[in-house]
Amino acid sequence: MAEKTEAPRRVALSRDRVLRAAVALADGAGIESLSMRRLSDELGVVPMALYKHVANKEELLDGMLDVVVGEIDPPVTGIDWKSAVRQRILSARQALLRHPWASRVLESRSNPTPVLLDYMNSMIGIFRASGFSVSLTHHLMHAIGSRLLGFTQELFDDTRTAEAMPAEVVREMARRYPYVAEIAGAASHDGETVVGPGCDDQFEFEFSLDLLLDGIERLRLRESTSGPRPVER
Amino acid sequence: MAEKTEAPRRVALSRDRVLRAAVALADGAGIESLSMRRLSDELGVVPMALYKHVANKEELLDGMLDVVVGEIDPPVTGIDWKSAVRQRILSARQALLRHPWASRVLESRSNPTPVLLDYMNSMIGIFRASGFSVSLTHHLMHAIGSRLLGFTQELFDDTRTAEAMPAEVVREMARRYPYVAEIAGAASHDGETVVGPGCDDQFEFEFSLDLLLDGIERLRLRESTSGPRPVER
DNA sequence: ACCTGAACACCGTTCAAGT
DNA sequence: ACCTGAACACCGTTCAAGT
Repeated sequence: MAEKTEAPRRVALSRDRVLRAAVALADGAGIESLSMRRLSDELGVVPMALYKHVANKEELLDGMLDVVVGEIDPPVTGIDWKSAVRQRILSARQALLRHPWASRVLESRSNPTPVLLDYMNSMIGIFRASGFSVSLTHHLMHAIGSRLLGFTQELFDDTRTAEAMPAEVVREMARRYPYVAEIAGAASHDGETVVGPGCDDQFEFEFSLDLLLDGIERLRLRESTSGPRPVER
Repeated sequence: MAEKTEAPRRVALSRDRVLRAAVALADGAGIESLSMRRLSDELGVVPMALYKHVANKEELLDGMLDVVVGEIDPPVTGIDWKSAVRQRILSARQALLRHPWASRVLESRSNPTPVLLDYMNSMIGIFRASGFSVSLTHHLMHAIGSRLLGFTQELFDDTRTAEAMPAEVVREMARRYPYVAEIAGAASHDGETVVGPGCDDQFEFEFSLDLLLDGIERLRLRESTSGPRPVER
């Protein structure tokens, strides 16, 4: 008898294929569209089939993040710590930009996967190998925070805020929140309201990153020219 | 006839009462337990009754955040910008610590509420009133990022990671991720693995905040002693 | 032993029927 | 005009029945 022609002959499922399909689905349709049921549809299998390759949805999300972290370039060796850290973080940022859902999912995780631990470990290693003390390195890791993985938590998206708003609303906004409007690039003069272009995210990211790295460099110089700070713990 | 005694005589619902109950529920049972249905149960009303006070769940979450932001102290006036910013951010941190779900919910919001815009506006105002240029202030706001509201996105929680783990697992972790273990306070010597205390979050927060504020101060001094930087946009 | 359809215990929200 | 029970269109996951 003829087989069903709808799904002509499916390649056997595998954890890898499940994860790839999940990443593709989240990239294309958005993370809110990623459900076990929808994903199984996409793969032409019954929902329960997924549970042979991932224990539950949490593990699926962990696996998806591992795919993204896997796209980050390995650290360049033989250069100064600042360049090495900077380059790697900017590479991480590229990976995160390719998968806009990843930063939000990352934030929702409770325990790091081995892949993420490897990434953190090699990042910390750059500092330690350059002579940073354990405790200073610890503090730095907290200070760099989510930037380590190439993203910053923006409190709100100021790039496209004003675009879709009627001029009247923009004017009212500028009146109630003059400083916000100024920063957002909405210059108000002669009663006329002009909405400037959204800001350059890449520039802002590098500005902030360099502000931190410069501060860190200063701390390292201080640490290496004097004893440990009294504040050490 | 006797009334039902289960819910003796409910106070009329109001937006305020709905929001307070939602905050209390999220505080007590966790944000994952907050559903429209569960919340209506808690208030002794039918789920649909909530929809007269909030348009949908998104608006409920926005309202809950407004409650939290409302707990942040107003800015202290008459002191230098650095102290003013520092104090306000530390006050925001206290509010966020009282409502552990708030930072995560905040990150999921797409558009800021008027209450949040007011907060941002007054924060920006501190910088502008102290002579920071519009563009430098813009960059700073990006650099301070989520710290403005008193939290940092921790990539993973290193305070309680090692506590619940069997000694064997800790030892294996220390072998595979030596730098991470070092930072996490797990010192390995003589084959013995000792797990140190979790780090002091308040110290780490202030360390990072001061690293940024010191960097910002240096930028301001540079800005005020020379013309605008070539990199301005 | 393996696979999976149906079911369970939930969601947020719509809507028509009831008062 | 107001209110709300039932329904809709979903979830993630369990489990027992089928092969």
